[in-house]
Amino acid sequence: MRYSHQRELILEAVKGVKTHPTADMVYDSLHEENPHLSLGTVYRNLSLLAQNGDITPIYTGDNKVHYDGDTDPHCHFVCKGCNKIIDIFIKPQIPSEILDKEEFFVEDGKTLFYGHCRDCVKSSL
Amino acid sequence: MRYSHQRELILEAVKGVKTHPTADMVYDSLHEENPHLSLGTVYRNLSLLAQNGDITPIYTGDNKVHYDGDTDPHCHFVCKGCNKIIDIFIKPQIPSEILDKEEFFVEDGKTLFYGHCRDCVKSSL
DNA sequence: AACAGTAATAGTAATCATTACTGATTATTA
DNA sequence: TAATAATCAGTAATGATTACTATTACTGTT
Repeated sequence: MRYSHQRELILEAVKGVKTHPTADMVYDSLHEENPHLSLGTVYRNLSLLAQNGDITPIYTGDNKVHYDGDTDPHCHFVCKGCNKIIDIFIKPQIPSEILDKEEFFVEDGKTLFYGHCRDCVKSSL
Repeated sequence: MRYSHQRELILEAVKGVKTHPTADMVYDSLHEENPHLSLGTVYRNLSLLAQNGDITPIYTGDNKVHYDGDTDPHCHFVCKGCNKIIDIFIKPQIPSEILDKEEFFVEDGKTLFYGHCRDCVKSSL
């Protein structure tokens, strides 16, 4: 994977923010200053960067892929009200008894906690 | 939510199987015996059943929603090669220190482990 | 500095899972 | 059993993502 200005922009847009943006959000944040940047380029590069281990994809169930610029293994909280994602800096544990199974070989884990954030908990009842 | 024959069929199709099917897979498994069953009905009912707590949605990142008929909290293994999902009957732990946070209130958790299944581990190297 | 080779891009069209809509049907309940 | 509201089949629409194509930009070599 060789250097490209667009890839650099996209990587920095994800790393420079704590909001776990989607492709669409990255595109919106960059498009004004970079009018020629294409949405397809954003999608392709987010995918490549994730494959490369530079960013981490998060699948919350809101039908959009979010990305985390912090690749240090940690959990996330997902608000069922507003779909906001909040970092929880606890390393996901992989139980040792499943590491040496015969049916499958575990490489990493993702843990999501669901609930309501402070702003949404009122309106949810 | 009142009784409907189609909903019953769909619920049994998910509960009677260990494969964590998608809407499409449920539709395929039922359509031959029930030619008038509509794909939209399958989507709507899977969504309603999940909302009702009768089945559990799983978001692996393959861009399709899978469903688990076993609603007892447990983890899943996802094969990066063939996208197969395997049950791991360990209850996901919610660390007590995040239960009484002020920013958010945790209600449940989902844990996925990623890796390669026995059949795919050979071809992945 | 021009060259060749190849990866990356912009712009747009296509795909695929899911949702919305509509008029007909069916379960509930009075 | 008739009124009612939920549910359905069938189909059109949506929205996120991917694929395609002609062009442009790196990078290592003379």
